[in-house]
Amino acid sequence: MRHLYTFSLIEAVARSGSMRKAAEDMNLTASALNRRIRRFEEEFGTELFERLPGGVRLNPAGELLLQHYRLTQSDLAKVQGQVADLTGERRGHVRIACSQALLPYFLPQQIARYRAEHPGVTFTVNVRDRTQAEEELATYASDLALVFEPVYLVDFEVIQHVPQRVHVLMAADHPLAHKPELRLRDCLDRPHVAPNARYGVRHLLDFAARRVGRQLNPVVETESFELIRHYVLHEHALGFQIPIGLDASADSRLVHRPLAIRDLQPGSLILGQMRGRTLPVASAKFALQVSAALSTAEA
Amino acid sequence: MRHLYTFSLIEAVARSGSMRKAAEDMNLTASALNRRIRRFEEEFGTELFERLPGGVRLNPAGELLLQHYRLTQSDLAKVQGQVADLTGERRGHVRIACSQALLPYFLPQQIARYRAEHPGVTFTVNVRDRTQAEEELATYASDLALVFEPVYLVDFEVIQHVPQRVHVLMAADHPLAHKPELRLRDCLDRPHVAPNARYGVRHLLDFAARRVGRQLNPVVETESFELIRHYVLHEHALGFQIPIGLDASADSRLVHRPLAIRDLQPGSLILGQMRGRTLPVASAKFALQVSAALSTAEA
DNA sequence: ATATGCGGTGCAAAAAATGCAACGCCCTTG
DNA sequence: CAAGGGCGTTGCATTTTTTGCACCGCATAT
Repeated sequence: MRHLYTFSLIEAVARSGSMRKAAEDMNLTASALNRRIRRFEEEFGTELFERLPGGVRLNPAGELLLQHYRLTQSDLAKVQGQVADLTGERRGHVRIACSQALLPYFLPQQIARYRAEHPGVTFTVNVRDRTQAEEELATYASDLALVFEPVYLVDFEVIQHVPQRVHVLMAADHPLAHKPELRLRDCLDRPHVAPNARYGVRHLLDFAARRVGRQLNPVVETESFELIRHYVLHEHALGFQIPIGLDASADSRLVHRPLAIRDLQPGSLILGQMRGRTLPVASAKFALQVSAALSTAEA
Repeated sequence: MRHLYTFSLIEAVARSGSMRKAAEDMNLTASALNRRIRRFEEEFGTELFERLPGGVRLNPAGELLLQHYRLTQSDLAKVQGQVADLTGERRGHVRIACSQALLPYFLPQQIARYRAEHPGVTFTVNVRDRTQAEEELATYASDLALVFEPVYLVDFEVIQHVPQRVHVLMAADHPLAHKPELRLRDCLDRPHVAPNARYGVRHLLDFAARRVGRQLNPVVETESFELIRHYVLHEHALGFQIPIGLDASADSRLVHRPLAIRDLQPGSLILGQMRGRTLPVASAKFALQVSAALSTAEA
């Protein structure tokens, strides 16, 4: 939208910390960009940037204004969605921040199902840990967040939450594979692979281990759930994952078993949005579908 | 703000129902305005107006967009307030929709008191009945509403409410002036002056009268509370008003006595804002002050 | 029919935004 | 300590956008 062009320039400058860099990113001259911003500052009544040697940085007024821009942008998207809705086109774009566990099965399936009914709706899916996901919502960079064990709940409005037990992942021929559920101590005694501390699964595991005076000693620590899934096939190690990220039928060489509830309480997989925000139609409808799907997918 | 210029034009066209009239109002040519709007519609993807012979009218998409404009505008004002606040200027503008009863004493006093501390803050006060006041909030035309017995409470968030008994107003030498409180039947039996049905006081009176199988028969019905106050001095009639609109010391020829509670329950004087909205600093602070003042002004 | 009002368009003039080159500044680097 | 490179900023000519004016087609009112 043309009338927000100046704002987008301001955002670009804020992002790159330099007018010249931002100018290049936005395909115009530094001088043009500079003057747009100076003119806006004059009209607005305050400078938006601290000019330091070597670049610029947003000052508090600039931060505030950028926040306004994001609200405006998001509200405009909402209106466009509503308009498309009443023209019968049902266009729209849904932006989701989610945990890795949702990537292999759940989200692709949900998105495909939604798009089958509404081909005009497109999606952006970003992988964010539980801290970042909430920032995304607060800056209107995402409409929805689907995360496991979120950290701060300010500005975060829960749409739906489902308990998820932590499952242990192993090769089908692993010695523990025949047990219907596993004890935490069995896992800690054996080589295991774990996500790093930014992830909810790890957080729950650390907490549970500490409670029994033990601690995790992963042979491999990673931020990639995919790596975990594949690694356990090589070393006969144990991995950890929530069931929504697993599919029994996917790979017959891989099995997963829940951890005993008395060792580790189920965590919460939470679908949420920015508190108080009215979502664009497409996002709201998709949230409804996901919410329904989640409620029938407890584990 | 320049980047909202097109929106302001759209609003002007919507208001006047004609491009040519709007063009004149906004001091440009009909052609220029027309093209601005056509270009915006193209960029936005939908027409905003129904073109009828004899003029134009907003279509639903236009309504939606205008709503976005108002939100944007109001949020920008909020940001400007915050910025002014952190530059130490403490500027701002507060827009209030209120009942007539607040005009003579309460609001002037509150505004003066606030401005004594914050001379940079200016005010707009509009008199609106209880229905209109809520519309004002919904369209962001006002920040605060201070009304007696509001009708619909959707989109209306109550900040503070104080019970207000209905008082009877009469000349000091009126036969009933010596009683500490009056009965409704005494009033109905004598000539009385009342506000029309749009006002909360009248609504309460009608309700109370119907409950005892009677009805009001005002010798003068008016929308002006001021007229009522002055009229009772001339005919020895009875008027009705809530105490916040009265001041014992103001005019010694005038006295007021409460109606018996068993005849008429106190109504609610309510300070409210648009549900979910974050007010500009000045408005929020003023609301706080008014809220405190109200809570010590029950009757 | 004729006249009047409406929204919309072609075209030239006016206004605004842009690119280019250069300036002054500060920090880094030889 | 001087040179160099990066930064934001400014003057000026150029390009792009916006505006005003005259005019069109059209529907209603007279």
